[in-house]
Amino acid sequence: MDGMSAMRSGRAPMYQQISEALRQQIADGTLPAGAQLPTEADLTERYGVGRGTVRQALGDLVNAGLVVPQRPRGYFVRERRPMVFRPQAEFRKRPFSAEMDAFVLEHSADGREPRQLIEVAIVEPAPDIAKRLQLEPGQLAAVRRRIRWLDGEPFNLNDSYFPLDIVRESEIMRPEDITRGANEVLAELGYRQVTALDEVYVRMPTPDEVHRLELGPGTPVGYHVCTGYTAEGKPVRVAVTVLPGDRHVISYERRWEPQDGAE
Amino acid sequence: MDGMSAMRSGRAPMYQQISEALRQQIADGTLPAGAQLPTEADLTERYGVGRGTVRQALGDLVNAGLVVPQRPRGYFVRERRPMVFRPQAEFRKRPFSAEMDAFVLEHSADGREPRQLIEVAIVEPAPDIAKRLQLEPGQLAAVRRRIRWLDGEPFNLNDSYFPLDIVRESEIMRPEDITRGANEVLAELGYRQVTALDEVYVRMPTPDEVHRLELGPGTPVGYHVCTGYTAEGKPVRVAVTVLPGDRHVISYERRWEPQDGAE
DNA sequence: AAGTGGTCTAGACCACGCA
DNA sequence: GCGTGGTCTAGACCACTTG
Repeated sequence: MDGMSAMRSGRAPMYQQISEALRQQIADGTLPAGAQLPTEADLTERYGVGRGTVRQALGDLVNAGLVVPQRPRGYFVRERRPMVFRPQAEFRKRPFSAEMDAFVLEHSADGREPRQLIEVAIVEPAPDIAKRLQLEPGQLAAVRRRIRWLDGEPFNLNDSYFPLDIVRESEIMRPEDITRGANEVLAELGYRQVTALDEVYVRMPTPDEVHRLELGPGTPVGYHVCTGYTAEGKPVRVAVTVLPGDRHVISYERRWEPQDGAE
Repeated sequence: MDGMSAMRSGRAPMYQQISEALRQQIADGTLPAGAQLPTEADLTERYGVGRGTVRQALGDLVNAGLVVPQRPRGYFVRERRPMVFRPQAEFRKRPFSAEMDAFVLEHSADGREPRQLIEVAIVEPAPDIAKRLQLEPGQLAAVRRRIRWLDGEPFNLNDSYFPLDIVRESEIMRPEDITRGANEVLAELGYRQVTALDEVYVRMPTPDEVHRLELGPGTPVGYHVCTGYTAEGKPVRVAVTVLPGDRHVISYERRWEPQDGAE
């Protein structure tokens, strides 16, 4: 018996034809967000293929983040409602334009219930962190690890690292919320940050992140690293935030600076 | 015959145990970037499981972006060397701190050969673009579509939209490189941008993006939308950039503004 | 109890690049 | 021609949730 009877029509593999057809229906609204897809059995019969082939097709959509399997109910079209993540919020309270205001408002946490868990530790930071803090190998850092929830769902991870020698015995070492902000505490300690370098990486999550953030399959994350510097150029804080792609928009605004000479 | 003989040891499915073991070896450097993994046949024998199970394990790693299958050579640990994508570059030539300079330099295109292909069209923009440009339904926009390569590899997609009525018959409509920048042309037309709103979304690519950017499986993209406004608050440009996660770091810098009152 | 997706097996043929 | 991964089949048992 041939293994590939149903595939010989076009040239694309059968499973791709199936996933493409479903993709189409999701794109054009035939299958709106939250709708249930046909079951594996349905598709197996409809296309006259083996179950493995159908599962491969559905797997494609799952890995593309379009569809979520909810055992044992079936496959459903994914819904997403990203929140605004605004790195600048910490140093500029209000957006400087009406458009920005409207944008933030549209994606706001209106009435959703925030919660967070803070944990403080002294660690030898990972090499990439140590490098940004300009620590020698073996030098220690304090880290405030936070998990933030919204309506009981994990929302993002935020780890802030500080050189241990400047925050030791300060308020930063206590695992409680600092209402006036950790940055203000740093400033009181004599290390006011005046500039920051932001980096955003886009990648798939680690299994640990999948677990802690309860990520569905096919959900990439933004990995945001912010390094804060004093006026003297000393790095005093590295904040690492892991942002699930299906729950965030990273957003910031810019203002053109006076042109100095030719562009 | 049982279907699951080999799985009954722990509680995690066999394929996860296999992928976890490989993940470990990648993480600790036993399998460095570029190294070849054991073949499917190797793993099938080593773990005493069916080929399907092994393929599921490897599929995990592929979808996590850690491994790339190179038929018919085998599976290899992925290499990545992200380039800096600096949205601010267009309006601030040089980073304002030495740290930033160093960072950009470290991820620079040193000696790699850039190339781009420009295409201009008049379109009815997608709803999200139309909304940002504040266009009425049916109003048209000009779009400059660019694909950029580096050393013959596609690097990113960049589509810039302009309200048609303000750029018609300007230089922007010609599919050639504009050395002094499209922003400068806009300014000459009387629409100088003074602020911009940046949004970054993180998601899996569409099949079209996979094709145009030659993305490997398990490669998420950053979707960067920049809306530029004139002093009067009129949006005059929307630039959409699709950035493969394995080839980019998005980066920008900030400067703390004078504190106004409490916070 | 029924029906869903999750895991696993065994075996088959194909397309492709390299020796 | 050989070995690689890519596709596909047919059949099995499991875990889970819902009626």
